[in-house]
Amino acid sequence: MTFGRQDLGLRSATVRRANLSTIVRHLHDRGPMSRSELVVRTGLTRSAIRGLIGELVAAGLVSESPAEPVGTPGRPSPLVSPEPAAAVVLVLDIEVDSLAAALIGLGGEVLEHVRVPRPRGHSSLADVVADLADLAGIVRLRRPAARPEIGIGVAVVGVVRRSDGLVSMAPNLGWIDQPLGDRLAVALGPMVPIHVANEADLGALAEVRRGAAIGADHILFISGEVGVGGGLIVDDRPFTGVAGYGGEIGHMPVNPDGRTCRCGAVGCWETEVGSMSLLRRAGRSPEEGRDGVDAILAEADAGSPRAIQALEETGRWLGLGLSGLVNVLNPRLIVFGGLFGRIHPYVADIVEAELDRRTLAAPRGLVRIVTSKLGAEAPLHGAAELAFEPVLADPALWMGFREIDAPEIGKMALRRC
Amino acid sequence: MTFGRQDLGLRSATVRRANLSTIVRHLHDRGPMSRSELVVRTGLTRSAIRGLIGELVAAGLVSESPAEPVGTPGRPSPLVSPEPAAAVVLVLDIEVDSLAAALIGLGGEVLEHVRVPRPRGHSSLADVVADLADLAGIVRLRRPAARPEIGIGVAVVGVVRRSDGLVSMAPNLGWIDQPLGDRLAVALGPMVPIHVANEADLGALAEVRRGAAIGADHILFISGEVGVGGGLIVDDRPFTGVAGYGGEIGHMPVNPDGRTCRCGAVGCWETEVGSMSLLRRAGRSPEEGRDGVDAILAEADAGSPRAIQALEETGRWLGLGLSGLVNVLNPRLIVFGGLFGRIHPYVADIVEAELDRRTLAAPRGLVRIVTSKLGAEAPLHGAAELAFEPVLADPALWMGFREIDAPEIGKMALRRC
DNA sequence: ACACATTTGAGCAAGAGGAGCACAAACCCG
DNA sequence: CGGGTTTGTGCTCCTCTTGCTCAAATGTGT
Repeated sequence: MTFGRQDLGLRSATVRRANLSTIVRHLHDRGPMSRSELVVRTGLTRSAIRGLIGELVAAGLVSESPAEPVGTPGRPSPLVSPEPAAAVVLVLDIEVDSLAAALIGLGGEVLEHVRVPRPRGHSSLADVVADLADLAGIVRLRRPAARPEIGIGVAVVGVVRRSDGLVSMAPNLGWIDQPLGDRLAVALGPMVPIHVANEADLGALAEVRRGAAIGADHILFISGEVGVGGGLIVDDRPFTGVAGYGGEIGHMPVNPDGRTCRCGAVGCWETEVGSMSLLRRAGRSPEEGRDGVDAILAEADAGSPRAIQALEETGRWLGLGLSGLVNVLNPRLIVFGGLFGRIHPYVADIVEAELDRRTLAAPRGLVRIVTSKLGAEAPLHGAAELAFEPVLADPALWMGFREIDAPEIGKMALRRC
Repeated sequence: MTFGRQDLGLRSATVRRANLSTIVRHLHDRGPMSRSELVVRTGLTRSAIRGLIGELVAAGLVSESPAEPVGTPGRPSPLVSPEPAAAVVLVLDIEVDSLAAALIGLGGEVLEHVRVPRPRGHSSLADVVADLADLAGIVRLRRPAARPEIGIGVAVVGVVRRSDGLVSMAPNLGWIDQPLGDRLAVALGPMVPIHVANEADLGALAEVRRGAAIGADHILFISGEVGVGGGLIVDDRPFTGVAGYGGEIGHMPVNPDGRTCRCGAVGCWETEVGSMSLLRRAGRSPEEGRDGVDAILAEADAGSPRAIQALEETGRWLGLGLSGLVNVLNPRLIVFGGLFGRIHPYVADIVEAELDRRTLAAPRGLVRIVTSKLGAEAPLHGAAELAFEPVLADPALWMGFREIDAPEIGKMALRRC
């Protein structure tokens, strides 16, 4: 069942726009493919494809290479490739213990990339923005842009309002209601649209487009270090909630008798499955962070009962919380990122067993768990996808035809952000 | 941000189809409106609207009344109304303690309706199907159809696979893996498409289209009696999970030390907020059902401390579970249906207080709770919306033009059900 | 009562974009 | 080297929306 709501009427021009979008999106998502492959995938006729590709080539968004013989009978079809330099986005990533910046081209190619460690603990908004501006300066210097960037994407470990990039809460940074989006816009040049989003939401997007969940229509990405975040993709659409605040799975109440969470509530899931609880269970200081977790995994490899037990206990809580999410969301795939990606091999059996015990048979039978493929760089790729979205949704806007017409514009203004 | 994924190309005919759909949907959702109002709402030109309306009138799907003077200057615009008899759906509802059937016309008008009590407890699939067939016979007899029904919608208290109407689990009926959809198709005549869905999912749809949540873009409908179900609507699209199994919020684990649930797991939310726990807390037999709950409410009105305490305790667990859902889903509106609708006035303060304590500030600030408007008939209306969806999505198919073209058909087959 | 402004429907020509067909080009195979 | 196959090219046709002009129906002001 479709339920393709649309209040506004379509016009003829919309068709061309949508078809351009379809082609660019295919190339961006799945890489270079032959013209005839595009015909098959889009269902458009050869004539239509030809016209559209021609326009895209003229605008420089894609390029055609002269056709390579493939061994099958018939005239070979030229290869159409996205042109990375034609549309470049700047992406930034604010993680618990690192900051990163990158330039990513159309098609997802990482043109430049730099990541620096960040001291754990609180830092002011101004400091972080300054550091990010420096990183952005570095990657921009390394690769002077032929064309101006078409957008900026930012991933941050925190609860973010999509509309303006206000960080409502980021315990790892010590932030409450910090206007990250606005400050970054000033620091980086306010010329291009800037999109700020939660790191787990973007991780989910990245895994679906270029990672462990390619082609999956309905995935739950869970990612954690100290805190726990989740990202949901349904029908290839990020599920962000009404303001972008969705996906805070770390703050599901799972244990009324549990510990007090950083958010103030008691018994949140992240108090049982975050890195601190694992470290505590293994008899370590909760402040040891990532290195401490690695040490636990090494101990478990060596057969330490305490480490193994700590991992098992964490696995049980992991499975318990996941069972609730599976019952509520009925996803096809769960992708373990961050901390969970690292401990996955150690806790997989326990998690699956717990899911078997607690999840309804119907959704249980459909869901699989896999480890993140993009790892620590997932949010960066997701941020790129976010920043690319306007080009993918309407390539015509970036091809020189900036004509304006009424209903479509209204639609865009309504739905964008 | 749109993220309007579409793999397939559009063709010119799609535009007309989409525009017809837009118009019919507006009329179905919001009732009769003037032609000029349609111009404004759809953004289409007068010429386009004229042509489309003309076609719809010719096909009998809508009708035009001669224009009523409204007191403003200018030529008055004729009123366009959906024609209820032009498209009729049969809807069925299997509830804990009742069965219902109805005929509903385009625009949502209830043409016929009958509801009969159902003895609590288990009944065989065959019995229920036979009873429903009888009810369907009654409403069909009362109103001999001018045109054949365009679809059948079925709401059921249970976990349902959307694709074929298999009821994976329905504790109230004692069903496991019962092929409700197939059997109903046989019993009712297999000529029209039959759509089976969970009662809470359909309640959500109904409240959004015609109830307490009209116009809300992102709502969570929670409904319960013995069990607890949830329905989610995002951007006017029902969120059903990958197979329709989503929304089973009653089986989120909230209390590791709690009771064993009917699903076999321990500490599911419905063991704390279902009617049984309320009855138990009030010192009654958990089997008393709806009448027992009404008695508790009467006692609370009369000032009984035990009844009030029982309601408060239930309210606390209600708020606790909701806080998790709000953190994960970030909805704009929560609609209380069924049991929760009835106890809402008694538990509202406690629930809100609990939400304040446990929900992240950002999503908390955006969410409101309201009581269901459609009450017990919500699932029936939702089932109608489900059954109407094909007509709304592509009125042309129901207007005599049954021409087939390749990519669109592929798309429909893919996405439908 | 009458002229005028305003809003809207009607009808028609124009423009845009995809579909479909015929033909040519490029490849494999024997 | 010729036949079969696949695909690009170029053209016309068809569909659908748009834009414009004119007419119709109403309220307003003198």
